[in-house]
Amino acid sequence: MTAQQAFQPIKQESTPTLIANQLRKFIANGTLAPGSQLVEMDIAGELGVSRGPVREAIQRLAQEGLVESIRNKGVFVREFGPDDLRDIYQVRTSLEKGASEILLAGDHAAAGEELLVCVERMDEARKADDLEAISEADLAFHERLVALAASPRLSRMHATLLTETRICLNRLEGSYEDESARVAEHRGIAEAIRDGEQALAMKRLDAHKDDALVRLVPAEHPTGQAF
Amino acid sequence: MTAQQAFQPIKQESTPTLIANQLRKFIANGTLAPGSQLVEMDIAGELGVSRGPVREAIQRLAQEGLVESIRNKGVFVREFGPDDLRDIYQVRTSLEKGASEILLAGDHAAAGEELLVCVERMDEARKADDLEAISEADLAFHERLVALAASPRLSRMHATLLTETRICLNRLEGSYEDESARVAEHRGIAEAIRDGEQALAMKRLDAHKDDALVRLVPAEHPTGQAF
DNA sequence: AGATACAACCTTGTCAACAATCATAGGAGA
DNA sequence: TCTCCTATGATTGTTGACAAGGTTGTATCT
Repeated sequence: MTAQQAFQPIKQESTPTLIANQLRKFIANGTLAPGSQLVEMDIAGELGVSRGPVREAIQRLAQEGLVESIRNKGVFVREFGPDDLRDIYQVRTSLEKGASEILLAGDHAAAGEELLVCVERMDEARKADDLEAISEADLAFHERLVALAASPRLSRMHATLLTETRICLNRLEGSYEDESARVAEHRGIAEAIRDGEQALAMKRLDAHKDDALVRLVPAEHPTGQAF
Repeated sequence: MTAQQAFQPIKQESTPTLIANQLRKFIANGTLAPGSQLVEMDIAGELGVSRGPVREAIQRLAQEGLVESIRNKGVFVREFGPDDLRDIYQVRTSLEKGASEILLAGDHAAAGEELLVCVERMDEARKADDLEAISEADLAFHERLVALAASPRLSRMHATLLTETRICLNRLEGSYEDESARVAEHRGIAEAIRDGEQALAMKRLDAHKDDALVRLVPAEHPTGQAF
């Protein structure tokens, strides 16, 4: 061991946390399909643990809204409808506006520059024609926007909505016809924040939300079709 | 049994739900003091149940942010500091602004009238010199504002913050020097919504938040003093 | 007196078993 | 054939016991 190396304190994650993280991933990527039941015994058997921590993990997901727990009946992966999608994006935008206001009240130039770095990453993914990376860079932009506000509650709530957003995006097909429009929208938001233009930032966040909803909500069945 | 009476379906609340509700109340009213440890065995003994459902109830409160769960060490009633109070009010205001925008985009006149009913209740409590009722009517106004937006996620998130707000208010002494100013602030918000004045409503919600923080955050220790 | 090691105690984390609930299938009776 | 009742199976909800981790107290050594 040299002077530059040192042992690091061990931080062991709890079993329910590890299980919840796996379940969250499987729900988001569709391995656990909408409407399907999460059976404690089955999951416990596959993971080689008892039902207790599985139960705990599942209850966490229920509280996050990713699954629906019905007493004495079971736990089911939640299905989303167009109303859910609207709600998710609506509330996300409220939180992102709140974060933007905090940034605008502080060093908005530095915040804007940092968000523009996220936009560049998004642009690189666009140039590489990597749709999955674009989508993830898109969400990373929003996550960073809220994280920069340094508000624990905003970040926690926003994280829940981002998970739900990922689930919806994985289940739907919508995308931008031209990915450079997507990049431009994010750049517009970052620039408004950098330049301290509050009203413009708010307006662009709203427009970004409206644009996403037009793309994602199936036009022929605006109130139907769970996914 | 007459024609107007009928048996109602029985909806049995789960044991963890009942326990969590009790614990939430005791945390809010100070029976369970900030920093104190929630011991599963003790609570289970007092309630005459096993540790399992107590554990589940406690994990719910942890996810709501009312208690802090440290692996292998225990669960402690969360202490709040001035930063927490600012965060709570900041995020609440973001959610309330989001709700207001939804109301303003719909039948804002009806929504405003309904909020004014809440204001009248608050005024009645002021006339009765009942400080506790004023405080509860105040929170009821905000709850109603968000409920009227009919956004499940807004309501769920806002409810968590209202619980936290109650806890902070119970632990702090601040109040309005003149309760009629408090009533007037709420009336101002309701009227702006009723009249469809978005910018004014946003401005008034911000001012309401700033006013509350001035009253509640101890001026001599803006960054200290957990409660 | 201070530091170290070990034992005891308290509490959390997990496990396996039993109790309770719900849904389904099969059999009996009208 | 249809309806009702009972049994069975699957799963959830809870319990009590054991395993694991952390803290405190006591004894011993320097």
